[in-house]
Amino acid sequence: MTEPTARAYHHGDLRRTVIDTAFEMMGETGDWQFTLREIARRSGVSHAAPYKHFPDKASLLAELAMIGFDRLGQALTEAASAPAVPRDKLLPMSRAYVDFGTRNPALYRLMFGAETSGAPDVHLGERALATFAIVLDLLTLGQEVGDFRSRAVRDQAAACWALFHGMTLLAIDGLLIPEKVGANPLEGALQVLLEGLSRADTAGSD
Amino acid sequence: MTEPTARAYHHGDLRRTVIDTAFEMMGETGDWQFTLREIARRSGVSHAAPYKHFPDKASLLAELAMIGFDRLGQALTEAASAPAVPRDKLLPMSRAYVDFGTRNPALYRLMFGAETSGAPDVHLGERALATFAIVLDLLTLGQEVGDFRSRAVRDQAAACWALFHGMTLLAIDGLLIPEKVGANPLEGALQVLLEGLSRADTAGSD
DNA sequence: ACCTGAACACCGTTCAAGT
DNA sequence: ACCTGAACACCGTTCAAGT
Repeated sequence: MTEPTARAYHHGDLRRTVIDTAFEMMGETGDWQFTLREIARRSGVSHAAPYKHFPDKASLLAELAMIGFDRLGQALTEAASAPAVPRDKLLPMSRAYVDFGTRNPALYRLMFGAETSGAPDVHLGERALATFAIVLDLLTLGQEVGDFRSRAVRDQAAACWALFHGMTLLAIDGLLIPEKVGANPLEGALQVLLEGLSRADTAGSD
Repeated sequence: MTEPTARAYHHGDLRRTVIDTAFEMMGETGDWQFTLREIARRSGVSHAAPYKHFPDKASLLAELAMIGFDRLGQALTEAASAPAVPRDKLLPMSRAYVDFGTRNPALYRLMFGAETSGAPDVHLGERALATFAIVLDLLTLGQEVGDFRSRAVRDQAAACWALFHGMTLLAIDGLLIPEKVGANPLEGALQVLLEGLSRADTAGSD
């Protein structure tokens, strides 16, 4: 009864419980239509209790999105850490990006959804841009080393990010149907992008 | 009192009125959080009336999304109709795509949102893929004429669509901040893509 | 055929009290 | 400091009636 960590559930760590439950329900339904009341129910507290930790549902969603950006950034830097040269980092990073999205469709959508994009939270925008920064850094390094064509890095980064983002969402939406789009649109599109980034003399053979 | 077209409002064309009002409210709020009851209110009918024309809110949303895909397809073919050669068509088409999205942010998000993607309506998927088909046709033609590099057209089309989609959504979300991403990420990213599509000998100078 | 009014179950959110 | 119970306003959706 005197242990501080014990029975941290129905008492104490409600905030974390709410967040965990929210993730759980997003995984179940594929969206963030979950209700705060249901979260309270599952957490074994009254429906008013969560309001002691989050002013409203929107701010809970914002919190989830921020966690999402952190996780995405982590996945990207991890994927890019192994290969030695920038050119070899790009593909794994791309795959890690799309993977993250398709594995967490609801979370990924939420991260870029209207509900959070207009949020007063400046953090959100900052964290989203941190993703961009990771790609930017890789490309900058790649140009220095001579892996990539010389041109405005920010343009290249914008192209990469947009392509990742687009592929991920199309994949989540199930619009990349093999019969129409090819067996592996992911790899195909990345190849096209790589050809746009690579220096002419290092471009893949026809 | 006997005119058939007169006072087509509170009677008669409720279905169209509901759709129009929905578009109107999407434009106002930037999302599709509008309520059916409010639509009924604005249309001057009881809150139960819209249910005679749409089984539920989801099916109204699906209808809106389908209209959106039609309009997008129209905008794309229009933009590509003027230039003579495929290579000159791609850029205008790209701009038309992003333009459509940034001008109708709520609609564009809805078209690819979870609410409509999982819809039982097969039309939706079909119409979305029609967008892909337009890009595909352009690239096919471009390869035949020799404007674009020879490689799986579907991969190129996937890359294009993903890039358009991604740029559009990033733009809508306000994530393309000039200081971070460059003055004109749109054009920059498209340039990078074009370099990936163009044949080596026609590629722009460094 | 198309619309109305009342009714149901359920939310998000608030607030005065409880421990 | 943290949680509960009742209460408010508002939804989506249904249905028996109205015209």
